[in-house]
Amino acid sequence: MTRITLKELAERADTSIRSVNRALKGQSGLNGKKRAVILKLAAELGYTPNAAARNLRLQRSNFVGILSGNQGGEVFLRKLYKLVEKLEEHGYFPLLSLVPPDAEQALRLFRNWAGFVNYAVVLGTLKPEVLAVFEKLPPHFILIDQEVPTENCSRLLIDRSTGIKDGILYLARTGRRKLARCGNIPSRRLGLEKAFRELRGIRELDFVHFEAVDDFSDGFAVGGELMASGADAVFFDTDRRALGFLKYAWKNGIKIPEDMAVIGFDDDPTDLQSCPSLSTVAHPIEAVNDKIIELIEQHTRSGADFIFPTRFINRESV
Amino acid sequence: MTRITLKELAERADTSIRSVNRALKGQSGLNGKKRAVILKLAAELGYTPNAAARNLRLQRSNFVGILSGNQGGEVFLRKLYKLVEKLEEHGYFPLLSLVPPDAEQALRLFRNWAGFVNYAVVLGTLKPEVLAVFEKLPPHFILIDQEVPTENCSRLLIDRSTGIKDGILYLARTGRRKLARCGNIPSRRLGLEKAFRELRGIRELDFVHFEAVDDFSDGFAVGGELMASGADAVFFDTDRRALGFLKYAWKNGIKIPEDMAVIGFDDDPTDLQSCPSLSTVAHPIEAVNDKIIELIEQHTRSGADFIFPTRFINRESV
DNA sequence: CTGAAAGCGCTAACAC
DNA sequence: GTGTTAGCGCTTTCAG
Repeated sequence: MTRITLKELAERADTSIRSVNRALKGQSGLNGKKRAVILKLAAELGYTPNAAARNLRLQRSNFVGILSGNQGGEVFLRKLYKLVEKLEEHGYFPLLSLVPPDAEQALRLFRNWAGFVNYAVVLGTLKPEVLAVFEKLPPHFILIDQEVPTENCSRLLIDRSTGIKDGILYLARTGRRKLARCGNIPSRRLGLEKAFRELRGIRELDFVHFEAVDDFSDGFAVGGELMASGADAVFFDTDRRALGFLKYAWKNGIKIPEDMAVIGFDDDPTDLQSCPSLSTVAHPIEAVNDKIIELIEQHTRSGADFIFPTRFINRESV
Repeated sequence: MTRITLKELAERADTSIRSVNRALKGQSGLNGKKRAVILKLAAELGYTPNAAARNLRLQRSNFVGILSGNQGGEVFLRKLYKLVEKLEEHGYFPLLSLVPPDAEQALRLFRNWAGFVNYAVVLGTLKPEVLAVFEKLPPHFILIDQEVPTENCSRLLIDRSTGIKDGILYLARTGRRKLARCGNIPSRRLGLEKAFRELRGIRELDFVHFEAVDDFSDGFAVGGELMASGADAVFFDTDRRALGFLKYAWKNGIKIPEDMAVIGFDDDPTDLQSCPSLSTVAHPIEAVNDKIIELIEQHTRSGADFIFPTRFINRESV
């Protein structure tokens, strides 16, 4: 991996490092002819500046860490992908890692990233132990959708209730009487409770709750109970779970949405493939990513929180 | 982002940089007591070595570039995820980027990665123009599943025919007479042709071909034609396409697999969710990832090709 | 055992 | 308009 350096370029152009540097950076104070020669030479030799040297010198970099969780499967990966796209658009280069499982791994990771990474975006859920490590580490951490309050880290929070509220409102308007919820994800419970509070006195529905742990198969398994509960609408904590129920309905001749209105959560791309296609609540991915860029470009380490609303997407299942 | 350096550690421990370095690296030739003092101090102050300086000095790094394509959606992202996991297990840190759309972007990317990245794994399809750039760039490129032959880059190729052959064999054994294929992905055509060649004289099926471009909706749209074609089995170039047809079948009362046996390609996780669950051909992701690690650790830039077989996974749709 | 010092490639302040 | 040079933090050779 031998590579052309500034020094070599200077020698070949029979000039100084500084002049080469000027030419390459397009800085003023250089004879136009000399500039042209240098630029031509650099292009011919395929000069690429050494990023390690540059970062060392400047004490900063345009590398941004991304810590991606492994829960949520496809949805997670979709968010990741969008984020990478956005970062690259703005000239940042993502270093990717899985969310460290413990404090030791977290330290190990940032030892390896030290000197490269001034900003790290965390897409997964952190253990408190790991969060405590992050709060003390040099990079500015941008935590997406992290429940636990932090010091010294920015949090971008997603308000589940807005989209859920719109969904419930739609259910009530279209004559549904009893809503079931299936799942045990705290953020969904909170969102649902908040939505119910805001709808109190305006539109009211009966409510029943079912536990669920595994995603797809629990959605399938809960089918019998759910149909027996008298509910005519159901909110699943995840789209995968809802899709599981859709499969149950398909196997058992239950008509969706006639017999049961179904709303999921995540806006999983496979929602469009299901039979019928799944109505859901979508994350504000774009808005969150825009904010991430804003925080990075702002160059200050704030510990502030920012909240983004979700929205209801109505397809065929309600 | 002020950070403890070796020098500072040396001053505080009232010794030299070299001794601190020895202590931290666990090298011999250092008084045990002094070693203990240094180690304690380093832990207290949270010393993290500067990776930029280290890379500059050593002229190498444990950063590995990943260029991820954006075609194939979820399947792509799944592969990416597995690869990251594997790299981290082996102490490498991935720099993630989308596959550059043109030569200019490719150069821009590697200008930014220069000095960090000695190995780059390419998960997407490259334009010849971009490939030509890569062949001349310093890093060792490991191309996954790249049709075009290259010089100076390693290629890990996936043999589509093995899994497809097993699938067709199964279809023939279970009494199917006429196979349709739906799609226009060259790699699948090649795989199918090879499978047919190998089965010649042993098991033979009639064959009919349908074009398809878009994934899910084309699978749905082709339903009518497909049913009218007299085929009793169908191979879709992608699982998404097959899932589209499954939706068509569901809407039109077609029984799967009784009326039509369906095989997809990709082993998409959502295959398990479909009604019925989709039989498919799976990529050898594990084997490919193991090879990537092997190539990286080998430290030689070879231009060799390696071939990995796919396998047939039989679920409910055949 | 311990330490001084060169030098990786780059940037930019500071001469001339 | 042009060139010299210090120094970012680290590794490692070489001399004490």
